[in-house]
Amino acid sequence: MGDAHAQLRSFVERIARLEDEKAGIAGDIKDVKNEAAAQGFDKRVITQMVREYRMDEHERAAQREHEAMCEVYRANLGMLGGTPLGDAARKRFSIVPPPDEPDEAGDAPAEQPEAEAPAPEFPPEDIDAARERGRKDARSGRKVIENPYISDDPRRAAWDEGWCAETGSDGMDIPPAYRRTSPKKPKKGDDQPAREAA
Amino acid sequence: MGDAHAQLRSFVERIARLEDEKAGIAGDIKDVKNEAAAQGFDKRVITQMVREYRMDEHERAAQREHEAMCEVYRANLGMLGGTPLGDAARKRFSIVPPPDEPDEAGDAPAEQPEAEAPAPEFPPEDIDAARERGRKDARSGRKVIENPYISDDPRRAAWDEGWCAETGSDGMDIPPAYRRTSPKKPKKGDDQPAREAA
Amino acid sequence: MGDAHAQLRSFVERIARLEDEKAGIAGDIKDVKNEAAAQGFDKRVITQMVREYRMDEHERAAQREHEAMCEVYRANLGMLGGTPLGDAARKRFSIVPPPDEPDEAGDAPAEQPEAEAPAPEFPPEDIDAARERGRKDARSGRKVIENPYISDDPRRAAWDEGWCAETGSDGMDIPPAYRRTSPKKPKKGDDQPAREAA
Amino acid sequence: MGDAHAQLRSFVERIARLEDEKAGIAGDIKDVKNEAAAQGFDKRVITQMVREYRMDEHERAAQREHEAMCEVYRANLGMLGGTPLGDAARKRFSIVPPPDEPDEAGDAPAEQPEAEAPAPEFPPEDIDAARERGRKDARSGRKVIENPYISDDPRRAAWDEGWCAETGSDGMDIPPAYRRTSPKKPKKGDDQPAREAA
DNA sequence: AATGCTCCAGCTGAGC
DNA sequence: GCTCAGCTGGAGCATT
Repeated sequence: MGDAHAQLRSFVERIARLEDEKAGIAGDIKDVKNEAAAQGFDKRVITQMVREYRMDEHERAAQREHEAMCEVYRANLGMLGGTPLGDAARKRFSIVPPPDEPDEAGDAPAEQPEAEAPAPEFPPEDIDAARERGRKDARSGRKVIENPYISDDPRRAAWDEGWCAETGSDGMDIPPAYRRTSPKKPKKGDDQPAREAA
Repeated sequence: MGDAHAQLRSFVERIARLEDEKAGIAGDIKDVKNEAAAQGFDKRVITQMVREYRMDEHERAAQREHEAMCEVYRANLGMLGGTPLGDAARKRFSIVPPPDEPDEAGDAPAEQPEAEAPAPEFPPEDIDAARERGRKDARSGRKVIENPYISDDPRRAAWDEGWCAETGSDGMDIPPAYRRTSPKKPKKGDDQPAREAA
Repeated sequence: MGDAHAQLRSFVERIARLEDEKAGIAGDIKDVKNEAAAQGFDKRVITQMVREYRMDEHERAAQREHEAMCEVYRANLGMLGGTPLGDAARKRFSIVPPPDEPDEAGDAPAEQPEAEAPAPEFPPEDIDAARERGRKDARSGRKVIENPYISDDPRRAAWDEGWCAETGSDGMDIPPAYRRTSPKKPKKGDDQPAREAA
Repeated sequence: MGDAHAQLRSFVERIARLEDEKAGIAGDIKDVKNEAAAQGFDKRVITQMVREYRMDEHERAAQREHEAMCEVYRANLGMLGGTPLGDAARKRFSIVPPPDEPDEAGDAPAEQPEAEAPAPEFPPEDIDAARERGRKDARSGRKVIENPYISDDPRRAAWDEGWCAETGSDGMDIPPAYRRTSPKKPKKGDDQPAREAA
């Protein structure tokens, strides 16, 4: 201290040095992504995976909730587009609208899901068994579309996990389903007017 | 032409005027979003809905594919987190790895889904019937978690659509499931060092 | 109210409509910029001019101050690069270092610039006369580099203004000095390692 | 290779690791900036200095040219705001509009500056002498506004450089001119309508 | 012409 | 309640 000049210079040089390092790492990241793309992976999906991989528990939960809300909204807007609702969205829909209104809940008090109830109908050992069965089924050549559990059954997800874990570890040497199929963009022509609001 | 000075001024003023208009509309958008938030809707989800609403067919398809690829990658990374695979991801997994290699595919020629086959097992009239049944079930008080169709059955999505269309049009006056439940963030404290990579 | 479904749809459609308008105006802006670029103007500079044009008085003042501070810092870092300091930076440098020195600096009352003093040594009529002289000199063919006033003389800026106003309004039909001279970028080759910090 | 699963996981983990490092460095940068701000420096100006510090020669030249063009445009739009033109802008204005048109240039062929001529009227030793004189003058207490050279004289910039280098190295312990003076923002009230374009 | 990168501004969330 | 900084999304720009 005592010399503002030297301080200023020091700050600028320290930051410049750090920025150089940051730029170097950014370049490395870009290189790795390009390498992955050269192997046939989708760069954009990789980026998304990294984002999710680095999320902590809270962020992950918030993300899940956000997606569930998107599905709910989408459903109410008629924008489902052939996709069935996910479990989380179903749960949200099942929330009793006003929990303080007794006049309508009287006829079915027992089956009100109360926001969290309906999911865990199976003990963990059943879940684990389903996961293990997924692995075994994968080894025996069963296809992923042949998941034996019906939707909304938590064992369905576990079977999927097991199946994927098993097939992933085999010697599948080139990713067939990892590539984008439609890299085309239809050249959004100028047939439509520049401003439809005119 | 002939007067660069006047031209320049004209260009700048025209653009400034347009920028003013744009800023005004941006303000209007913000106002509407705030209004929606005041009604209990989630601003971020609304934004997402608008984005999807404005997508054209190609963008929508690309988006669906992107999400399916995300699920595939997530599955292979063990990051499914209890969510079962969606239909699109299942289809992707079912693609035969090398469709041009006859020496290995010979043992199972009939059941190769060839990338697009397995989905439309039901004629459109069945789909429509499922949608109508969803509406009827909704009217009769059936809950959304009681969808009678199993997963991967396209009628399941249709039933969901019908159910949502019906319940949406009723007099549900306050959105219970539209709100975010956990607006908290646990204040990621400074107990961890600034750089764990050091 | 009473129908959350309809409300939601209304919000989304209103916002989508506004977004369409906004996108249309953004397209118009782009068109105008391209038109200007086709006339030989620099798109980036045009954008900057529009930004400044739309600034209100406060923003403009803040911007001027920011630039003056940049010059001061630059000077102290030896990064002037052959450019002399601007007036605002000179003023900043002239601020008396410790303003807490005993009761109002009685020992040197006349020459303390006190942050704002030194500029207006000339009455407004002189400034206007200089501006008018700039116009006249421009008409008589004098070049802009032949400004008769020395630096830091406020009449210098006024003469410049007059000169530019005059030459701008003549029939100069093509902008010669408006174009960028070096659109090249030397393709920062990969001779340097990816990370010099390694 | 041969195991797409392992490859994918490797890519994601490598990138996640690099992103962690990058985030750590970004945090460090933020810390240093906060430290500088706590010392009284302006964070935004520091950032700008770092940007310029890290520029290579080409970028620096492009930046200078951009600013000169901004001044030219500003002058032609009457947006000079009391600031005299800088040297680079003067040079640009002096470019002969069309050098291949002989009908108008015939009367004054000798004084055409040909875009680069007028600046270096002084040999380097004079420049150095001016710089040294700036240092000496600074030591003798001369103020920065008392630069003895007139504008557009390259020695003026050199004197400034010398003065700044000298004053910067003295024991000036607290920066008086480094701080922003007007951190206020006048709360752009809603007295004006949301859209003046209506 | 299409793609990817870089920059900027607007929005969101925290902090006083 | 307001200010501010971080950040994500979009637009411009350069390249192949």
